[in-house]
Amino acid sequence: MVRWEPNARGRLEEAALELYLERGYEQTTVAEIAARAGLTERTFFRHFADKREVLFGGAAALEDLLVAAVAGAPETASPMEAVVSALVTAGAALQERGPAARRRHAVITAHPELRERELIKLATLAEAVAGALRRRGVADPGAHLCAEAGIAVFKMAFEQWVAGGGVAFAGLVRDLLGDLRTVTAG
Amino acid sequence: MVRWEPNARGRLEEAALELYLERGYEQTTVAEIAARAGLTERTFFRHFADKREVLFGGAAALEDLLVAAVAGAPETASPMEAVVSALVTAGAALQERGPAARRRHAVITAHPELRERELIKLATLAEAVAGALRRRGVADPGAHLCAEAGIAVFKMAFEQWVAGGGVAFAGLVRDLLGDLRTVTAG
DNA sequence: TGTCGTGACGTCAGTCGCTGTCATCACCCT
DNA sequence: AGGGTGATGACAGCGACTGACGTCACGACA
Repeated sequence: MVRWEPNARGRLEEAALELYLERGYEQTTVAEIAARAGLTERTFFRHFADKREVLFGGAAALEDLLVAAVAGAPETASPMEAVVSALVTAGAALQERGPAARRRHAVITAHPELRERELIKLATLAEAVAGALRRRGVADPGAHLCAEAGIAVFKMAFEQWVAGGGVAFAGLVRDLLGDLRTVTAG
Repeated sequence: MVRWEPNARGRLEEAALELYLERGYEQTTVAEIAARAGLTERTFFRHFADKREVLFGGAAALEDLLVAAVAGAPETASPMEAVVSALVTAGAALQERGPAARRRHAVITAHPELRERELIKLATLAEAVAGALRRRGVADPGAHLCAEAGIAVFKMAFEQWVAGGGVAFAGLVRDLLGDLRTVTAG
């Protein structure tokens, strides 16, 4: 007999997402999440820093993916091309987890506290991408701006992808990038 | 005899900023802020939704300023030109409150919870600017992108302005906009 | 001038997010 | 067999935040 069921962290993530969808974020208690996962409140806080973080377990993996894609872009690629290739790669990973990503996004957009957390995750992502660009030799005001613009495009493409039906993520990214070019040139 | 000293809200803002600088954000209690302002904890929460919001009282005014500037830009101005003129206007207002803005920024950058709040305020700003652009007849993917890019430039210009000595805000905005053009074109 | 509503504040009690501390016990290594 | 390790439970406690209710200066209005 095992003393504890495996994958406590995953069970907590799943229980939290379910409860946030059922009753809303503020109406659900950490103790309730833990109970549904067969654990205690104290154990929840050993796995996640706070009540919000339980929804953002995949952020680190996404960051690694983006950074690796930027670093792995061909040397001849311009900074923006490197970032776009990273966004397309991330989009492909997203398409696989379609339903989960949509449910998660529905909860987050409904609660300002969770939107805050998502925004700081995106800012961290942008900072990581900027670092990857600097490692490609891009100078600093440009690297930062390029990363910031890329993440903005990513965010908008994601929202359009969630809203629309089965649109291809890569196409949204390229369209938005074209619009961005047009707008900044004016 | 007056029953209460006037400007309770302002006293709370001042006391909070002082204490956050003296002891750090997490180490100061809402009860301590209220006590320094000669009030009770309960009254603090009547003026501000939470412990962070006390630092962001000026956000609404900044939003009004930006929206008015975008709306007031000449009809011949391109969307990006309208946004830039708004940023320059906001920068001028910022230059006047120099020391206060720097102290406030020092506290915010030192604490992730406050950075979260600042990011959502900036996102709200971007949404308001996008709305103002739409009212000028700019179509929606472009309006949103333009506002998003403008706020990103604003954020970076503000950071450079805080770090550097007495640099002119408007110059920073224009330089960054040039870099953004270069980077997105690539 | 008396009265009455209103708004800003105080007081109190309570919930919940989050933390520190210590005990427990299956598992692994030797 | 014995000891170390890591994940968990149990418990106490702090502080952020809320709801309900009482208090009192101030202004409107008769």
